[in-house]
Amino acid sequence: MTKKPIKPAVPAAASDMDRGASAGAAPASNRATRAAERRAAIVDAALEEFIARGFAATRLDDIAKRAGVAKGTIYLHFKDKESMFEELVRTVIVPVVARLAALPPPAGSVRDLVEAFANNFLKEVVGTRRGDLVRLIVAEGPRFPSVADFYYREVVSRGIAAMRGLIELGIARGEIRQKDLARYPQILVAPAMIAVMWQSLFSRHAPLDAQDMLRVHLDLIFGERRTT
Amino acid sequence: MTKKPIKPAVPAAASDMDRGASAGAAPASNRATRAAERRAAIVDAALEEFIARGFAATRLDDIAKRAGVAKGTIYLHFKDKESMFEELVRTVIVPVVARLAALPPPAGSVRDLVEAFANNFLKEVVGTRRGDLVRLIVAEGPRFPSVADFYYREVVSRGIAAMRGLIELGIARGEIRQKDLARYPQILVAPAMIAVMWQSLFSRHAPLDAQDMLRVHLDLIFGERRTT
DNA sequence: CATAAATGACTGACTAGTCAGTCACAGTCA
DNA sequence: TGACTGTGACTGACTAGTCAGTCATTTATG
Repeated sequence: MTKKPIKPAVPAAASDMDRGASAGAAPASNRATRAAERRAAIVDAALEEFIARGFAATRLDDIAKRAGVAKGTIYLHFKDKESMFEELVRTVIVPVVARLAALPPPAGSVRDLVEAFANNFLKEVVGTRRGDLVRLIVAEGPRFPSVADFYYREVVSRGIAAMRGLIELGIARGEIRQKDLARYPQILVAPAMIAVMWQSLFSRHAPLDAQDMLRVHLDLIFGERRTT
Repeated sequence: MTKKPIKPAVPAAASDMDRGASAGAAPASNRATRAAERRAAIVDAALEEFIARGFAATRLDDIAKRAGVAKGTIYLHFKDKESMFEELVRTVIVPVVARLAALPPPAGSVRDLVEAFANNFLKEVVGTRRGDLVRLIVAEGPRFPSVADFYYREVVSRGIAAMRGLIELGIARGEIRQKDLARYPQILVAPAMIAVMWQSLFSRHAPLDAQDMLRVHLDLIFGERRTT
């Protein structure tokens, strides 16, 4: 989670202080670079704190301390705690979605495609900070409709659509028997979500081999795999 | 705002949860009874507030107001906010588990059993206050290890064990082909959990027919059902 | 009437958000 | 090149407000 935006990121950001500057004219300006680094540090720190404590219980002072920044600095980058949380979610999710959306290499069987997807998800999300972010969204979603909306629009609806496409392809190719599955791609994804939650909540009680579980689930959908 | 609450102004509120006692008829003269009613009112109110706002953002004043009680009264029943939350979860979950644990009438096919279970879950949990409670536990679990522990011990591990038993029976009877499924009963339950989350988070974006989805999922596990 | 239950004003700890002041740095000039 | 200066990023002490928990007082009960 340590990335360095080369340019003064300041993405959408909707509103808040826009400060005449912007206009990325100044090339390689030491000043702008430092500002971007600071912003990134704040985002990282905030993510960590929000995941650990939830929105309401997180103190801006702690975020500032963790980011190695004074509290006032946070307000140079974000309007207030709420919009910081909202922007944070966007900032973290957008690149992940972008990466996933740019993946699908249309080769091999549908099962292989789905399996590749699952493995990717396993490695990139389950048991990582990003998995905790999903739990955070589930937790705070009802109190942050804009976050829930964003997440639905950018992640859920797209993911569902993509999975539906894959399922329909699988049906067409005869890899999947159960035709109704295309109506509920959620079923395909459900165990992966459970794995995410399980890791945050119960892994210390009963560790879960998510990879193996997903394999079993895919066997269920595609039929048992012949011995490799 | 200067009134004398001679009676519990907001008595039952919306409690359809458990605790069948107190139908709101008898004025309850017995001292112990009234105390119990108060406690129940506080529990109901607290549940409502915690679900709506999360632990940290919930104000004791609001709980008191909703319960038709002064704030001090809360402290006659609970040590502090934290232990109130913990006890609350226990209080609400225990009777549900008890009821479910006392159900299984071992008759009919395994599929019928599971289906009965699913329908029960659908009616009693998905889209109800109890479903929101599950989301609340997912949300606050990491910050309340004792709650997560309790939930794992009383609900998750038992549920998993029960499902595993059912799956093994299904395998033995030839209703279920996929033998590995017994290793991951989570897969059987996953869509139901997804349904719970979906209702809280996305139902206004895209309503989900949970019943139909679960049917499709069971078809996947048991094979398509012959037309009834 | 004695005692238990209930109340709600109050306190003290805590925190989101502010803003006057500091100072590092880019730009300018000699 | 080195000294000078205006800018604005950054700071952190401070304000105003919030809320968990207390307790002296009032009310109900047996």
